[in-house]
Amino acid sequence: MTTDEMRMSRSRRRPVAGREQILSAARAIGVRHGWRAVTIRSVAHELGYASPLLYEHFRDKEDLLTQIAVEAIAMLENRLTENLPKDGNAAVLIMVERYWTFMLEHTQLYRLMNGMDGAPIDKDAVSRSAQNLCQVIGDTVQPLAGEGATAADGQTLADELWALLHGMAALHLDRFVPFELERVTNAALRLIGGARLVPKI
Amino acid sequence: MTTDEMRMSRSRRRPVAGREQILSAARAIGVRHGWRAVTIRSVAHELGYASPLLYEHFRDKEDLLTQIAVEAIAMLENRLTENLPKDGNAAVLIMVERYWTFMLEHTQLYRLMNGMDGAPIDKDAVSRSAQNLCQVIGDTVQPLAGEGATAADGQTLADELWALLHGMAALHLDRFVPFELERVTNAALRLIGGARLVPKI
DNA sequence: AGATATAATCTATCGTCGATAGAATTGCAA
DNA sequence: TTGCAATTCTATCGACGATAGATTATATCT
Repeated sequence: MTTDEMRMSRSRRRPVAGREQILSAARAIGVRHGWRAVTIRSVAHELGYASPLLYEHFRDKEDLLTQIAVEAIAMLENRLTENLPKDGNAAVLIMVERYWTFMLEHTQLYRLMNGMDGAPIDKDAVSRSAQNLCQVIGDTVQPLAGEGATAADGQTLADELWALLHGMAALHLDRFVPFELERVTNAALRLIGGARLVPKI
Repeated sequence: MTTDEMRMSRSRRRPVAGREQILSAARAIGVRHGWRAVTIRSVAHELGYASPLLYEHFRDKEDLLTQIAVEAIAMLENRLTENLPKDGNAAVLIMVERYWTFMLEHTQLYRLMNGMDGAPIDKDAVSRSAQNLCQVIGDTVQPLAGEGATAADGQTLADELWALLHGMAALHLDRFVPFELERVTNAALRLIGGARLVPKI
């Protein structure tokens, strides 16, 4: 074999395995077949590599899945905040709707980032991202906390709104208690509106 | 034939000894070290048996864990309903407090029955038990739904209350957003009280 | 170009898991 | 006792996560 031939074959060699490819493959498998189906071997096989390759880019399986979860949270945060109107009332309504839609459209990602599957994830890392997300909700909800409300009050209300949204999502996904979007926004308004003890809408 | 019948009936009168032991051992390991630590082998070892014995009493690991989850739900249901006062307002407050206390005192069982761990469980079976539990909440909440409220209205409100409680519990356990009991009852009352303030669309 | 160092990837393997087959054991009945 | 059936075991399978060490490919330097 001549040198040129060797160079040709080498240059046609598949590209170097990258962290991003691995993440994409794992995410694709998880979204399609659930996170149980995401094994070191299945991801490597999807990419045409041997399994140990993944350990060049990720400490272990938990590291890989945690990265996917953190990116999903960032994605949700972007969805929630982009082009959000200034008006507090409208903003909250839109945010609730966007949260619910994200959950429906990215069910598996939602389950992963909320630890609703068996997938091993670093709860501390995910929690940091999630708290950051919650602060965004807090900023939006803040104006509705009342007249002399502090930032802490806004955050308090945001925590509870977040809890309600996640609770309804969890029941919707796990328990076959189907909630319509309208019921979700309705309940959210009731929870928030009750804070001022003033009827809303 | 007579022999077979006798043996059948005798074995039915004394069904396979050990099912209860297995459940207890598995539950004990799960409560102490998390459901990840509950393996067919660890349970069998705790009992001093060989692993395959467990398959005489349970179809598979999921069957075993599902049974524990269903019993946990029944336990919660008993806690919620025993000696509940007739007065609707007081009953709801007590129920919320009992729910929260159960979650704090039986964290691992709560996580298992809500699928918050990797533990493989039969979601359909658990869901049936959970819906039954939710109906109990519905009966209690019913009087608070309003003047001309139907049973469906009570159930609707119960679903949302349930969602709020579980959402706050999930955030409390997973996300390091600590909620005090007072905040939980407070939010619950706001959600329910708002039902009479916000007109339904 | 050839030699060499570094990076990239592979093969082989370990220990653990859930699960099953089939053998060994026990206990009761005729 | 003999024999059947319930009970429990040993041995094993395939899949998993993970690691060690060999192997190959690329870059660098003469």
